[in-house]
Amino acid sequence: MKVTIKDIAKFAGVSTATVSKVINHKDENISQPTREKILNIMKEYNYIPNTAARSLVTKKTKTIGLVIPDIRNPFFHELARGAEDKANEEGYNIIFCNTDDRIEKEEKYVSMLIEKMVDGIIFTAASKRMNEFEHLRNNRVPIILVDRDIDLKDIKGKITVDNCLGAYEGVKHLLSCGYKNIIFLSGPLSTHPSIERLKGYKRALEEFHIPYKEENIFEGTYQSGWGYETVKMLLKKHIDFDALFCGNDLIAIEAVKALKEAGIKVPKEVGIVGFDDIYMATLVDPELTTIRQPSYEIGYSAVEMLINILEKKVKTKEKVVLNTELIIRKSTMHR
Amino acid sequence: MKVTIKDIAKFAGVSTATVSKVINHKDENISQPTREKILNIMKEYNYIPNTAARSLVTKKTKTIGLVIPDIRNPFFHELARGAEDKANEEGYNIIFCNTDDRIEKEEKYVSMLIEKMVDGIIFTAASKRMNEFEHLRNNRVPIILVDRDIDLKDIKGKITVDNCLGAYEGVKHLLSCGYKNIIFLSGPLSTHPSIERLKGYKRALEEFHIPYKEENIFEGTYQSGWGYETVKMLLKKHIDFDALFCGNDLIAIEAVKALKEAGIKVPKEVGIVGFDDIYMATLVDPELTTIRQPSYEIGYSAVEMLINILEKKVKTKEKVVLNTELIIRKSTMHR
DNA sequence: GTGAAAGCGCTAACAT
DNA sequence: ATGTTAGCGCTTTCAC
Repeated sequence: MKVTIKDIAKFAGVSTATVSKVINHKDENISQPTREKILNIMKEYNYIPNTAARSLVTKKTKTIGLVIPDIRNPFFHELARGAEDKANEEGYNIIFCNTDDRIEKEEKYVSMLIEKMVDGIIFTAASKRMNEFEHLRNNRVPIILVDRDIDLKDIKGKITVDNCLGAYEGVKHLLSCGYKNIIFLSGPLSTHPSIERLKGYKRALEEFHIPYKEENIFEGTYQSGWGYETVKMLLKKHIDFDALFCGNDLIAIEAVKALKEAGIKVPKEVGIVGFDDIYMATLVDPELTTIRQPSYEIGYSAVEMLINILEKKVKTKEKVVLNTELIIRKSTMHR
Repeated sequence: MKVTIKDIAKFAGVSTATVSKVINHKDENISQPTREKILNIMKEYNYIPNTAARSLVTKKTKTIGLVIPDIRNPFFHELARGAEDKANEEGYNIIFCNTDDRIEKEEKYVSMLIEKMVDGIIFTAASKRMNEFEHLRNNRVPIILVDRDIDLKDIKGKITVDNCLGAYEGVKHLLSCGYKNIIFLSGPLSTHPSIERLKGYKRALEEFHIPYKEENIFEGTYQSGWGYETVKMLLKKHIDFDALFCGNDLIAIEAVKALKEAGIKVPKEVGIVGFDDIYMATLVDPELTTIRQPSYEIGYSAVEMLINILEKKVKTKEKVVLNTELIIRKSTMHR
């Protein structure tokens, strides 16, 4: 039999109210002997309070929903770990959900999370269509947007990165190195960060007075395999380029592989810049020049922001933009 | 104001019992008009049932705890994704927890999960010391062990892989290729899979009549950096070897890097076998020969097994051992 | 310093 | 075919 607060109260010879007070550390007015007796009995009977019952009255669950495209994506598992670490520090748990950027899954998950009465949601939204989100209507669950900056009502905060600036710096670096014909192997352009990165790409070209060519943009996916196949195709079609600006490090790593297989030297013949700075960027040959994103910090800060809102400790800014950083390694060189 | 079942009942002019029945599809005895009226009103008012209240009476939460060392480890995020996919299929959610293989964190998390009344826990336990797990005493939450096969009472199931056999095949492959002096760059030997892999390593040596040497075993961690540093050290100390059997692919990839930097050719001078077959194994140069583990399936099957137990649909085996597979690529060669 | 009691939103016998 | 009612285990106000 599960032991409840009633049992503890009975064994301790006090009321459940008193036990409840010591459980929740609202025990300023409880005498030391009583407190101790209760604590001992709780330990003795291995008492574990029932959160569902508590939540029913407090309207708080101490759990947070994390809705991301795919935990297997290095960017997102770093983010997830950052979020979980902060949540754990504050006594919260995290329910994670993989949407694969599909709206139906997003809707289903958000609505499940609201049913479960999560205290808040950290959300990477697939696209702008989110505005039609029915479930958010009568709902008071605060949502923090991460990674993608989308206009969605009822959003309580946003944590992003300046993707445009990051991309701009990456492409500018390529240009300064002397690469001239830069292909952008982009992630899905339905997605906010990719759009911003494209802007940054254009801005850098402009600054260097290099005409922008639509045919240098290839829209792909963050699924494994796309980068490799695309570069193979480029080569086969004899499309001309001397540099690749990649939507993420995975694409970049795959690009390097395809190039190497074709006997093309990186960075001598083709320069490559990735995005994210995942751990692997450092382990491939040549080590990847990339735009670092503070993925762990994004998750960590998002939970921090959420908890600040929930516990009203501090007034928080509703929008935080973290910095990207150009990390120059061996896949680019001055020439 | 949040709308409750009472409100719906009132607006529909029926009792809460009736509403409850249609919510839970126990509505065989509800007339079609009533059912429809209720459904419409629920939609109209955007009614979302409160799971805490429901859980309090049903003792079920439709949520599962997932306790793993670190979501950033490729093996575990594949596993996590498999678990989440299956959970989602069945209408469950997953709370994930990172223990970093630390017992205190394991205990804290398990106890949080029990408080939250999760229906079950998928657990990668750090070590045998788990036997002293206090919190499991008065507890009826079913636990499925994954990855590590530990004797822990109250375990309802186990999903593992034959690490001994996997390692045996890997080392045997090395031996058959003609490599003779194989160093084992092991993960933490406090951990079940590492111990088993060591056994497999020994068994293969034995079969080839090669004496086992303790000094060929290096115990490390799965933290990034260890493999690289260790190989650097091996080289510096002029320790002799012509093959490396690695505790996981990360170690193997780092080893390749260290070797390359020293101008040592893989697989010509040194053969390398990894473990796990993470996606990156295929992207490094040379592509990694490795022992594949079905990490996604482990997670998926674990949730499947758990739900079978919870919903008593099928009698399940209490222990499942999935297969490893030797994947021969380019980091080993016959010579 | 401690307790009585109401109620959180829902489900599930049991009635009707 | 539908309603009545008694909890589930806890917190919280108010009274003592």
